[in-house]
Amino acid sequence: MSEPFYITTAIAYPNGKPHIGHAYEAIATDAIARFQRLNGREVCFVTGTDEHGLKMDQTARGLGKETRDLADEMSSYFRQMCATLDISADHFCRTTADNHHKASQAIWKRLEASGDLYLDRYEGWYSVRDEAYYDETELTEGEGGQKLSPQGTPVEWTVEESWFFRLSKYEQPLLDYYAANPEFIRPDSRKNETVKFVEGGLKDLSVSRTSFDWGVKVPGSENHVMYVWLDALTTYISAIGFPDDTEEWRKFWPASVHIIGKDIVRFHTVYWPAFLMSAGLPLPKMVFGHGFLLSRGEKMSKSLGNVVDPMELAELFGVDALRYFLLREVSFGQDGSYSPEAIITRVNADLANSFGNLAQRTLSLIFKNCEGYLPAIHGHHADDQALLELVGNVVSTEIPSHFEDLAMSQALEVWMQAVFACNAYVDVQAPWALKKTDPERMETVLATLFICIAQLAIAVQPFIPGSAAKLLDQMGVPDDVRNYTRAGSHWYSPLAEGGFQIAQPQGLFPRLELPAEEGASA
RNA sequence: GGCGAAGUAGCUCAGCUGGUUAGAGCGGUGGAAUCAUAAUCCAUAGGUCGGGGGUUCAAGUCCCUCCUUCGCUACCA
Repeated sequence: MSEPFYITTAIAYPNGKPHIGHAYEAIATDAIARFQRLNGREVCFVTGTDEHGLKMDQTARGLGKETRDLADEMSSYFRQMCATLDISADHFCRTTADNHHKASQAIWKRLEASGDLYLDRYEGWYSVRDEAYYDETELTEGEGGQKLSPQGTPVEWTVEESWFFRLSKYEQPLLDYYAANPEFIRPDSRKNETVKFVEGGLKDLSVSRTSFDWGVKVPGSENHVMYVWLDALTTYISAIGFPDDTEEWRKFWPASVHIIGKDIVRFHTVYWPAFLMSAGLPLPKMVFGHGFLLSRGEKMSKSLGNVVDPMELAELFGVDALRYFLLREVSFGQDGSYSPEAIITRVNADLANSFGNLAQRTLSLIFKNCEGYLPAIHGHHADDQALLELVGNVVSTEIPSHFEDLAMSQALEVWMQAVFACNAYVDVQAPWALKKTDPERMETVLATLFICIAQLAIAVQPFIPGSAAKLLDQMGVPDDVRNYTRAGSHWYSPLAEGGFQIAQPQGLFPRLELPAEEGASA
C-alpha cells in the first residue's frame, strides 16, 4: 500500500489574469506531485480559484460586469493556464461551487459549536472609496488633518457588526504546535516570522462582513458573508469531500503540503491551523512558502510595465523550456529572477546542448550503425559500470532525496551532473571510432548510453513531462518502467530482444533564440 | 522603531554542526575531437568570501559593530 500524498497550490484570487507567479507555483507544485506519483505514492493534487470577496466585486463593477460573470471568465483563464502548462491537477476547485459553500458553512458551524464565534462590532478606520478597513499605523495625515489610507483615500471611524473568531484562544496551542512540528512551516525564515508574529499576541479575527454580499452566507446570519479567507482555506478540505465522509477525504486529509507564496504564509500557518483546531480536524503536515519571481531583479508591477504573461513565455519558448528554467534556476523557497536571455541561456545549455544533444548523438549512432535495433551488451567494462552506477545513483537516490526536501533546483543540478558524465563517457569511448576497430565494444557502449539516457529521461519527467515522454516514446521504453523504482531494473535486454527498432531520431529541444522584436509588448 | 533574511569569481549562485591550496554552472581563454541540434570533451580563469573589530591552534563558517538590499510587523487578498 502506498502512502497517500495530498498537495495543493494556493487557491488563486482571480481578479486578474494569471501572472508568472501563478504559473511558477503551479509548475513547482506539479513537479512535486508528478514526482510523488512516479515514486509510487497515491497522489491528490488540488488547485483552483478563490472567487469571493470585496475585490472581485469591485473589479467586476469597475468593468461593468456581473461579479459572477467575471469569476467565470477569470477562473477559466486559470484553468487554461493549467492545461497549457501541463499541470496534472486532480481537482480544479472554485469557491463559488455549491459543494464548497456547503463545506464552508459546515466548518463555520463547527467553529460555532466549539464556542469560538461571537457576534460583536468591528470598529476601525474605513475608506468608503476602497471599501476597506485600515489599521491606524497604515494611515497618513492629509491636508487639514484628514486621515488618509495608504491609497490616499479619506477614511473615517466606522462601526460594523461582525462575527469574530476567538483566534486569541489559539495563541499558545499554535506555538506548541510549531514547536512540536518543526517541519510545519518551511522554509525556516518563514517559520521564524510566523512564530514571532504569534508570540506578539493574537487578536480575535473578524470573520464576517455585512458591507457586501459576494461570498458564502453565514449560517443563521443571512446578512453576513464569511470572511474570504475562512472560505478560501476551506477549499483544501471541500476539494476532497468535506463535510461528507468520502473515500478521498479519509484517504488524503490531512494534506501533506500546501504550496503557497510567501505573502500568504500567515493565513496558512496561523488562521488555517487555528480554524482546523477549532473544528476538531487534523492540521496539514507542511506549509511551504515559496519566493517571488523578479523580472531582471526587479519586482513586477503594472506601473513598471514589466508584468509578463506566462502563456506568452510558454508559447515563445515552449512549455517545458519554461518549466525547466523556473525549476532549475530558482532555488525553491527563495526569490528568483528571470529574463528572456536567462531562459534562453539556461535551456540551450542544459536541454539543447547537453541533454538533447546527448540523446540525439547516441540515438543517431544506433540508428545508423545498428539499423535502429538496440545493440547487444557484450560484457560491461569498468567505465561502463562506473557510468551506470553514477546515473543509477542520481536517479534512484539523489533526485528523490532532493525532492523530499522540495529542493527541485538541486535535483536538476545533480541530474545535469549525470548528463555531463554521459557526454564525457561518449567522448572517451568514441563509439564512432570503435565502429571499425571493435564493433562489439561499440555496441556495448551504445547500449550503456541508451540505458543511461532512458533513466535520465525517466528521472526528469516531473520537470519536463511532455519532452521526457516524447523521448521515452522514441526509445520504446515501456510505461511500467517509467518511474523511479523500475528505472534501474533490467528492462533493456527484453526491449532489445523484443526487436524494438528506433526511427530516425528527432531533436526534442531546439536551440532557442531571442525574439527578433524586443519589447514589442511594452 | 522591533524581529528576521541576505551581501562569496564578470554573471547566477553552492558552501551542513568552524580545519589541508574557497567550489559549480554560464561567460572568457587555450587545446582535443568530429558521432551529434557548430552541439561535445579536457585544461584554465589568481575572487581582501560587504567594511571594521573580536574569540580560537584554526573562521565565508561563531561573537560584536557599521554599511547596503530585502522580508515580516494582522483583518484588500
